[in-house]
Amino acid sequence: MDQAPVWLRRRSTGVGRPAERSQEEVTAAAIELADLDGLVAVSMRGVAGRLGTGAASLYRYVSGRDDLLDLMIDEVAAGYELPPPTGPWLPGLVEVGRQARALMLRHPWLPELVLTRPVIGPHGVDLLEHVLALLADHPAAPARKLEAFAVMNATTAAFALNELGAAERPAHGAGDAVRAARPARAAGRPDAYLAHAMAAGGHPHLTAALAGMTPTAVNSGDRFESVLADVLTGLLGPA
Amino acid sequence: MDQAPVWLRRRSTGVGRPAERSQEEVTAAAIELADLDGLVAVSMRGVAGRLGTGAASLYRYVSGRDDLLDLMIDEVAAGYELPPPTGPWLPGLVEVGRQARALMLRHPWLPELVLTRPVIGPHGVDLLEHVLALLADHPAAPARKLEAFAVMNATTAAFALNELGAAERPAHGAGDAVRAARPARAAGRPDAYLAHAMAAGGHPHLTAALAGMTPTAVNSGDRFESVLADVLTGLLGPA
DNA sequence: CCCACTTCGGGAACACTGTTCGCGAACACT
DNA sequence: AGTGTTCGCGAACAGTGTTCCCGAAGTGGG
Repeated sequence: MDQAPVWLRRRSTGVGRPAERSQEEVTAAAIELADLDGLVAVSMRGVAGRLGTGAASLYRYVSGRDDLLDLMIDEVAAGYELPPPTGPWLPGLVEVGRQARALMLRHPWLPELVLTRPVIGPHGVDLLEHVLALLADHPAAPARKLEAFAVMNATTAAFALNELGAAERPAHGAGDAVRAARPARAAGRPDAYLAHAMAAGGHPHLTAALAGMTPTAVNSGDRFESVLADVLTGLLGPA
Repeated sequence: MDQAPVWLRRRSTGVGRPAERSQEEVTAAAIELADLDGLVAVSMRGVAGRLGTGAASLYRYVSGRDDLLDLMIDEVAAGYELPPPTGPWLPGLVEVGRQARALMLRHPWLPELVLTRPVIGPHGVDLLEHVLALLADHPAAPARKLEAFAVMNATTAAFALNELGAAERPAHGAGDAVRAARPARAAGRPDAYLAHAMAAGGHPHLTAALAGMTPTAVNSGDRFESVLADVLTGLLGPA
């Protein structure tokens, strides 16, 4: 018998010794820690230390580290500012994606978490409801809409992850906070081998493609919105 | 100063005591272990035990657990059977996606890994080369093609992850191997809270959508190929 | 007022984890 | 036989998530 989801577990009755902290406080502390030093810093002892308590006490509010991570996801999802779902669906969905990307850049640990654990808490449900409201007049079958929601989330998270990874490469400067937040990986990872493969030859199209890349620092926010719009149009037809 | 990528590190010279194992053997053992009991089972001691050696010996072949995970990804990517890139690009790309999904269902730990670490080893480079070859005559800018490659990977992995998660839910039967391979998460996760949110009301579009879902067990392979084709068409224009 | 009863806090312990050190063994070459 | 270099790996270290269990801190009943 496994546990009920985190979000509908017993909340404190009036009886017994009153709790000195709350699940929200624990979640908030975990998020601060993750923003500061990355997901690896979110250890039970670490979070407890930041709250000035013992590690074992956390298990009064959270049934384990996994639960805490789920709570972190949904807590950040509270940051969406969802306007009333009016107007055509495409701009509405792109706006959702824009906000999602912003949240992920603000919390560099989020993409990895969202991609890995397909959980929906209260705020996630609100978000899904909003997306479905935007698509209310769309003729596609409900299953197609859910697929679109899933693909949209995956695309956004993957895009943000790449952006964050790219920010690690410059030697110093703006990427420092991000580098601190994702300390596990060495710098310059993804293409480290790419360069060697090109030099070794045998991959003509690859060399051609990389040579033809304009190193102009395009606004990656614009790129993202363009990609997302294209993907959604492909899935749900032209607006 | 961080390390050079795993794939171009010093291989054994003829001098000194000969190695009793190889990087390939270590990688293979790790993959077997992951196929059997999930990623959590891939611990240094675990892998070493399966090879009948001590844990510390592995560090002669691999510079750490992270390297090992990277090697696992690329080793599985050796399983692609890439036909000569002829014909229109859309079917070619969908075929690549088809194979990717098959590999991920055969190795349930792969999606999570691919989504989380954007690494490209030798076989990953070959795959990218193949995709670019398929798109050689396509007029899009190289950067757009790389974006399409990335989105394609993310979509495929996310789709496979959802499929694997869904396979956990039935009480018994075919999902057992998968359940063993991803033991960390409780069963029936993603929608566990969804049901409650619906019952509580306040999410009309959600309830409507879930009610309108046909529970027909559609061939999810077909669904995947359809989604992928739509996404790619959206990104790269109609074939 | 005191005594159940229930809940919370958290030190200590357990079973692990990844990783490093250092030493002895095993080979090739001179 | 000696030297240089590599490999194998037991032991140790610092850290992890989680459970036990006991004392503290409250509330409600007699």
